[in-house]
Formats: sequence, structure tokens, C-alpha cells
Amino acid sequence: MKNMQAARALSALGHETRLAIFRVLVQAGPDGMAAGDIARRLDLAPNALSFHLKDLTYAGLAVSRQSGRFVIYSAVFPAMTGLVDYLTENCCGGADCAVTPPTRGKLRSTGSQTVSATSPRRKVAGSSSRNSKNRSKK
Amino acid sequence: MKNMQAARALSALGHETRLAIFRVLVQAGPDGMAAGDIARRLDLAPNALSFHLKDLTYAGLAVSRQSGRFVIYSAVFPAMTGLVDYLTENCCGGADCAVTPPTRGKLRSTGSQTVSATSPRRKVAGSSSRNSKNRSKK
DNA sequence: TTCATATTTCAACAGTAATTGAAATATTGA
DNA sequence: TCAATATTTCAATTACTGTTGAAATATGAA
Repeated sequence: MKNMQAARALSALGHETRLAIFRVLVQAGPDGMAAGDIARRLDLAPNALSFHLKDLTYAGLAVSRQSGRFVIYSAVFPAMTGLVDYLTENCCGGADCAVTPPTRGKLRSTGSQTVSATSPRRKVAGSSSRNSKNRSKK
Repeated sequence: MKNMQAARALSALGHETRLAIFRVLVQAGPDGMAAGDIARRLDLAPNALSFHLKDLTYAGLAVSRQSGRFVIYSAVFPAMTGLVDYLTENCCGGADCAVTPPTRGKLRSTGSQTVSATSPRRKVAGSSSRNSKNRSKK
């Protein structure tokens, strides 16, 4: 997942209302849920809901399909999976991110334990690289 | 992790510059990195960097400590872990979210294969709570 | 066709976030 | 103390986001 794409998804979810909408869609499962039902469930004005759904759709987190006079929205699960993977791979310290208390999992550390699918990297602080010039922006 | 807290963290990371800053902090590891080094690394104006670091700090994703005349920032790993857990538990369809093809990680599936450092948990959608009336907002 | 339901679009407005340059503050070293 | 470096704060401006109410569009039912 590209940085920009990740930022877009994170930004879309970084709003309480949209996060709530997305959670409802996740709960609804692959069958999705009609816009009106979502609106009722969250007590949102239909136009406000539409506004946020557009955002989630643009971010690739939701899709819609028409069904009679209803528009059914559903969560795009691979997008969320991709986002979680992105965060795990790029934004976690190393070994144990995303694992938290292995409580139940007791990932019996057979030999090369802590493989962690996660960060193999670790460029470390170092740096103070004198590079420059390219004021990146969106 | 509460919804509001998650939304705040997601929102903080939902900006390309801040996402880049956070990634640099993650790479820097627990020792952190001086603000100036981050600024040079990403070619950001110092005041712009300060602005975004404040945001990340407010979201609980970064902390700072003074060291001589430098201010060292570092990523708050548990916050990211918590966020990934939140997404895995609340925003993933079910079973296989966050696992995806273990491709890269070559986590040699010794017995309890597919441990994948990632999602051990899995509360799944469930929940619901038929509540209503409360036009929530930020 | 006409009506009712479902959803989106539009426009105005309010509010918040981001960018910039300049100035302020703090710490170290001469 | 003075100068240099490091970082933050401030203020002005611009850009973007979210909210609201009203209107438009679309589908199905009477």
C-alpha cells in the first residue's frame, strides 16, 4: 500500500462519524447495508451520511451498489486489511507491534521466534543526513 | 481503545507529512530523534514540523524530551499497537483480517503457523447495541 | 401519471487545519 | 555576555472540511 493511499484511508477513518459508519458497514458484513438504514442506525441526516459515504468510497474503504430504490453500501475488507498491514509493516517498532500480550496465542517461539512478519528493517535514528531540497508536499 | 481516541490517532496519521514524520520516528526507534534531524530528513520547515509534531503528540503517538538544546521526539509504540488492535477488533470483517498472504514474512509455519505477529485477537464484528438518538459529534 | 420513499447534489456558511514568514525563547559554546 | 544553534510560538493567510436546509434525481407503488 502506498503512503498516499494509506494517508487517505487513515484520514477518512479519522473522523468519528465516518469511523462509526465504517464500523456499521463492517458489522453488516459483505451484504452491506442500505444508506437509509445506516442513517437511522447512527441518527444522521441523509445528506450528511451521503457526504461521509462519498469520502469512505473515495478512500476505497466502501463500495455501493444500487438495489431497487436503495443504495447498498458495504465495507471493502481488503482495504482495511491492507491498511492494517501497512501500519504493521511501516509504523510499528519491530518485533512485537500488533501482538500485544500474546496471552492466548502463546506463539511458542520455535527457534527463530519473533519473526513477526513485521519490521525486518530498522534504519535506526542515525541520520542527521544533510540531504535536502525537495520540500515534498501532498 | 476508545473510538474517540482511535479517531484522533487516525486523523493525526491521516496526513502525508505527519505519516512520514511518524514513520521516521518509528525507524528511529525508542531512542527517538531530534526535531532538527527530522526536519532535515524530511526537508520540512522547522515551524511546520513543530506544528505537526504537536499534533502527533496530542494524539498520543509521540512524546518529546529535552536533551541539551535538542528536543528528542520518539514514537509511542503502545499507541500504535493499540490502534492496530482497535482496527483489527472493530473494523475487520472477521477471521482473516490483518493476516493476508504471509508471503513476505516467511514465518516458517512451525506448528501453529500463520502466527504472523499481526492479528492474534479477533473479537469480530458482533457488538451492535441498538442504541439511538444522539447525533454524536466530535 | 402521480405520489411517496430513498438518496444525492447544491449552495451557503461556519469551523478547523495547514502554510508561511517573522519573532520569541532557550541552551550551549566562545 | 554575546553569538550561534535549536525549537516553538505567533499572526496572517489560504485552503479545506463539515453542517445545514432546500432542491434535484431516481425508483417503485398506487
